[in-house]
Amino acid sequence: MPARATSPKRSSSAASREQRGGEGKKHTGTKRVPRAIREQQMLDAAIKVFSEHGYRSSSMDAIAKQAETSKPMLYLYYGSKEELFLACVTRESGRLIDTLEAQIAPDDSPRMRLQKVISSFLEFVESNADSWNVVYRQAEAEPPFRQTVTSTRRMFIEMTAELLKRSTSDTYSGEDAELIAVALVGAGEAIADRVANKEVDQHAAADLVVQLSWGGLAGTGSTPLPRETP
Amino acid sequence: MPARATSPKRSSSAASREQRGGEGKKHTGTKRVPRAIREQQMLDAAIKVFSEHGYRSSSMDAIAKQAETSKPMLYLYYGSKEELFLACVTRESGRLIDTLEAQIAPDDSPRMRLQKVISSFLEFVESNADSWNVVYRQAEAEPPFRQTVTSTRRMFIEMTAELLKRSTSDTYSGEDAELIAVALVGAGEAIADRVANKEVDQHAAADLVVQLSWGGLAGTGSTPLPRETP
DNA sequence: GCGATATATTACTGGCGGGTAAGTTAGATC
DNA sequence: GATCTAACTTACCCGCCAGTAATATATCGC
Repeated sequence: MPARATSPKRSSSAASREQRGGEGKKHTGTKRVPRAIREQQMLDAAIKVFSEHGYRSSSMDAIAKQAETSKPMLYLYYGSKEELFLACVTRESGRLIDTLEAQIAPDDSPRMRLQKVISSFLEFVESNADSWNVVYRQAEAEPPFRQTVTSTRRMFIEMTAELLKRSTSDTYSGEDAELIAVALVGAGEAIADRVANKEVDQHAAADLVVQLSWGGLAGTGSTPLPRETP
Repeated sequence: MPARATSPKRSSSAASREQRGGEGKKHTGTKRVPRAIREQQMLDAAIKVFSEHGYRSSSMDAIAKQAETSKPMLYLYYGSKEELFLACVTRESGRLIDTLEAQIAPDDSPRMRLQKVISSFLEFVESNADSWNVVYRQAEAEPPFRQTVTSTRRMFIEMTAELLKRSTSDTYSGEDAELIAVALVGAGEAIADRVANKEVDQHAAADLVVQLSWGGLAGTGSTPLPRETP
């Protein structure tokens, strides 16, 4: 019963070549692809599948198939499912951060920075909806990766808070700035979700978020609208 | 090999009672609990386990154990893992909505409504962190339930947008109101995450969100702070 | 007391899917 | 064109877990 050594073992060329003679495009041997390239294909595939089915519901077989390769290759290059997922998160959040950093010039005004960051962020999300979904929404729900998301987000919040403090000097305490930053980043993420789903136009959304943030900041201390209307 | 009928089959009282004689609290027979109560215990347990490990990583055995019952009972009452999860989401989002609705009085001013809704919302999240996590964060990442979360959120957004439109008459178009509502709800959810993790005080957070929303609304058209500071 | 029924349990199965062993071949290098 | 390695595959193993008999017994209505 132990099916030891049941492998085909036909004598190489002759027989198999005959069988495939008239089949057209089906290349004879396996297409070989250098590791560096295959690795990227694998990440692309993984992101797509993870985004569609979620981490736990995505099988390595499905990812391998999507990447047009086989499971053992996935394991050879990435070691485990968890590491593969982590590699996705790392690559994509790196790409996002690079994109954002490339936009801001050191002597931009705070408002200009805000504007640039927000619009390039939404642009990234629009054209990389799967990345966004995996890096943020999937990773967040999966306990092993929660920490990663949390700390990435914390970085964004820190950046935002810094921007707030610098632009409004001492309108509010540092603690308030932190909390407002949490809210702003949350608002941005919510908008991002809509943008990723193509439910709103990214440019309109960007404008609105900028205005809202700026107005929100301004309005925190004073209230230009009727306080009560009973 | 087929271990048919290996069940204990001891003759009821005598023998077993002797064995358990000196063991203290271990009740002899199985504690029976009426269905209505057991069902709630099961949901409580499920929410806790789901929140901790995520949907796919939570086993029905683990949930049964947490509920101090057995797997077949879970299946008897809820049919499948998916239905169990859905029951969690339904019960908890119902509880949340009830809580919010109970707060607002029909003749409250818009601002008062906003304030009440936000603070009772954050209060709910603070004392039901697991519910929040399951209903929103877990469900969102799991494709079969994504729709549910989306539509619940859409309802909140609709409510908020309505509030905006009514309170600010025609400061901006309906479409803008919708988008702003998306942002506000997102901000609220982000703050809620922090509150659920006990990283910020719910009352401080509530105050700030109210102020920020109100200020943000007010500031959308006019900008009371320096536009540029180069 | 005596069914009828609702509550309960133990022990199983069937398959899915992460991970791997063992073997194959394309193509670079000399 | 022999050799060596990196790219590749098939076929398997095994543990976990959703879901299910098969069976037991507490308790309610009478």
